[in-house]
Amino acid sequence: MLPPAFFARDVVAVARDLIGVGLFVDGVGGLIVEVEAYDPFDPASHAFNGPTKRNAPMFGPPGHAYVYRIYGMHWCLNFVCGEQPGSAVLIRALEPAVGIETMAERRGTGSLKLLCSGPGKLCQALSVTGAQNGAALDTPPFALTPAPAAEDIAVGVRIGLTKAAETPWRFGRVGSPYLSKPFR
DNA sequence: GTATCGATGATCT
DNA sequence: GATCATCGATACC
Repeated sequence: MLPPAFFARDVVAVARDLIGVGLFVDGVGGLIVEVEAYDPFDPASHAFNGPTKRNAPMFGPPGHAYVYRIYGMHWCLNFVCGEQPGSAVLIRALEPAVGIETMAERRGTGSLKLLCSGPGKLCQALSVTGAQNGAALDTPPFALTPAPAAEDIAVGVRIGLTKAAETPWRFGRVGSPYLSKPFR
């Protein structure tokens, strides 16, 4: 398990270090291959305009989940990070490892590449919903395991943003077939 | 491989 | 009333 101190560091450093980390919910999940960082001074962040009802977990202690609904139909999972309140890392893609049958059933596809290759997809595959909002990441149903080896990290601009679209805070495993989108 | 579009509803101004 | 940290289908290259 990753200790709370892992998350209580600069959010961009944590984002980089999350590549290769194992993420499991009730034993189902895989290795993180793509993330994005958001800090409170970032116009694209939900925390930019200060605390609201929705973003409350971002201003709580690091090492907890921030789960929100986007476009009225998908869930997105973030890890609350940083030394200062209001920072988080969006988990964008996993390499499926454990519970592939379960994930395939929840996603309605047999294609490995379509199970967790996007923030909304991996939440559906791991059954992450608002029920996990604010939950600690070092207690069930969550389980996080350290990256087995040093990773070759790709860097790029974040996806789907209209604000701060040029900030290069998207990180991923070089060459992974399980990314939401290739790095350029 | 990339581009565009519609679905769909909570959140915030 | 506008805005989305998305997905899947379709079209095209």
